[in-house]
Amino acid sequence: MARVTIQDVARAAEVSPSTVSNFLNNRSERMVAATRERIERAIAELGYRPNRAARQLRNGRSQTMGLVVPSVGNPFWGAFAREVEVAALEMGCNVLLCNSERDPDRERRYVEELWEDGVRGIILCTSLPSLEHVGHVIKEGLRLVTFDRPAQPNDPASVVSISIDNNVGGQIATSHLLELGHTKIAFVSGSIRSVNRSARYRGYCDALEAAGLSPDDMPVWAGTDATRFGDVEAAQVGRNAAHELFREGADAPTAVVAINDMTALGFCRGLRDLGLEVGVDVSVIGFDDIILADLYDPPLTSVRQPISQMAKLAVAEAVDPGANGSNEPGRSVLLRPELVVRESTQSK
Amino acid sequence: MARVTIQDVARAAEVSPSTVSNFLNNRSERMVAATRERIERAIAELGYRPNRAARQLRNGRSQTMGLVVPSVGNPFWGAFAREVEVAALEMGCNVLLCNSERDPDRERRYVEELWEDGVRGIILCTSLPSLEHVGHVIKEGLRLVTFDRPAQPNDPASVVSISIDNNVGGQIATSHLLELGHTKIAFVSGSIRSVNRSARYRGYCDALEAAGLSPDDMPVWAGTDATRFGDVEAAQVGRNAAHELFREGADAPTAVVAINDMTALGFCRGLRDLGLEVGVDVSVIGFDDIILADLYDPPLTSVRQPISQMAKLAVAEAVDPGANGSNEPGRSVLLRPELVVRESTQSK
DNA sequence: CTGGGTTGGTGTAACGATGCACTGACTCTA
DNA sequence: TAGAGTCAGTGCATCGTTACACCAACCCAG
Repeated sequence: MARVTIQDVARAAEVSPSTVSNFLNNRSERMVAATRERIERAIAELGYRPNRAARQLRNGRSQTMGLVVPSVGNPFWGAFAREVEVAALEMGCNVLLCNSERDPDRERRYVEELWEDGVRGIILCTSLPSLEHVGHVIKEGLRLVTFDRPAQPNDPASVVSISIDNNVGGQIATSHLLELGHTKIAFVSGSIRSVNRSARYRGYCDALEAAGLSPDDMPVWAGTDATRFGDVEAAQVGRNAAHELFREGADAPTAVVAINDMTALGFCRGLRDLGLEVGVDVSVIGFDDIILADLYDPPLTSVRQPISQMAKLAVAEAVDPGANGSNEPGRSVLLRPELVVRESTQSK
Repeated sequence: MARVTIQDVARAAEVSPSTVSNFLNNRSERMVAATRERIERAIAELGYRPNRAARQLRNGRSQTMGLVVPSVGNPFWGAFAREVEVAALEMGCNVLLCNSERDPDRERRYVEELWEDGVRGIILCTSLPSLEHVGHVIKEGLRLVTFDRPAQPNDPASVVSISIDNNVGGQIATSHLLELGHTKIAFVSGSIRSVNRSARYRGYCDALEAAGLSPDDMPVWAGTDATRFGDVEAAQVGRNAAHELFREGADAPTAVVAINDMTALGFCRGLRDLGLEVGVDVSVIGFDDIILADLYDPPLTSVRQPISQMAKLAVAEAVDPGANGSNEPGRSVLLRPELVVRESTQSK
């Protein structure tokens, strides 16, 4: 390897290592221009790059942040991870990516490992109602940002949450279907009890009630506990749901709100299995507006999350809290989702 | 933070730090059982975890490996990244994930950074014909594994390549369409000159010629250099291609081989824009067999890559070369792709 | 009962960067 | 010109772990 160290630079520039270190750490006001130039030249000539391990050992923290998503195999999380990387790069930070598969134990292990690895902060994409599984790490000083999970009453005070307003999202989706004349609207999700699932469901109920309909009359499909599907298999949830809701003799809906686009696409696939036509026979709306929503046949109506903006916010909080202007901790940012109407929803 | 160090453990176990270190590094044969147990107990009681930065500073390398993909926003790469993580975890390794967006300069910067970060090895998903942009790092000792890019004549000797046989893949896809009776078969890809694009195209030509047809008579769409699309926008390439190939007066094909599934799905979308029906009016086949291929309407015929197996192989080479039995470097592994027939391809 | 070998450890100097406390040389001001 | 103050830069201990070189105690053959 023959690493170039700060000592080599110091020797080449005829100064002490301390001075080079001062230069590297933006304390160059404390030296004359000529010295600064000598150091700059030496660094360039030798191709010096600071050793991160040494820096981290000294400083305690590294220039890396952690990102824990359910699974990058799911296009929504893949797209989000990409946005996070872009934002982190702008702040001079690397991203360590982990897939939790929504397993609380894996979430905990990853968060612990990342913390021990000396990351600056962690964006945790979880939907667990409680954060107690990572509570001890937060107590030790970890900057945790939750994404896709609004703040909950029992959260540790320092946690920042970035999320869309899922309640509003649920309402937007449902209202759209109501406006198209649907009155039998199903709600389809996986079996995992998640914060945002609850909120979207509540929004769905609110919209129905506002229209004078009772949620109790609606078919709600929430998978079975026996078979837990991960995010990659979200589509399978939707497909199964379609088969169930439209089996013979069932009280079939004319429209469906799916918990996310993958589930929605799976539901569409399920409808097709049964010879039903999406949009014509049954309207389907999803969440997230993944890239495939627009590609699908028919293109899928969806509730869009502004992931680029959310990623920027989340990264800023994770690596440098307070950079957003306000530096009170424990903030919960709820962004407004946006309805994107395509052809999978049509008037009844 | 109040870190527990190896010194604390040593004190608690009434041994020297060296002995604890020996224990931690599997040199426990050199100590009596009672000592071993005291150390084990002390570690457990204090909740000691070794400091990675210090270890890395001492040893030079860390327990992390790098993965550079074009973009996790593309479902194929997302799925692959997930498989890599699973495989790495089994080997006790973390994964540092980067998106190159197929930009050679970003590839180089990431590889350099990862190397300086002390990763054990890197899986680089590139399709550039030459590896000279990262050649200097390889010379310094980096273990590089390329994925989705078979070995090229000028590659440094130590590089290992894991890939499917794209030539065979191109043949399989094309033969399938020929068997269905198609004789006007287009080839659609982006404009990026890549190794596997060439190989797939060659396979396509080979299959046509074997059937007595001339590739010169076929419409080949390779985007325009003016607009370079990344992997996320692969779908846009396909959509544009459909619009072009089926514009009025064009010599339209009855079947299409697309360079990958995202492009294929985009192509399907383009056909739909034009009022054409996938499978019925035009048969479409893609590559990769991403999860959405099966979900699409109609389900997409595709050439599957065994990504799970490939990920395992690649990780093994990156973190512990020679673990696969053979320890000669510079190997090129070509796996056989598999045709998955669905409804997007039908007889003419 | 000496001398060589084995067993079960320990002391210590790194790895590379950092930042506090310090100094020597100047420059003012009174 | 003494004394204080600034400027530009340096020395050194430190972060936690590792591995080499070393050592003390014991055993046994000759």
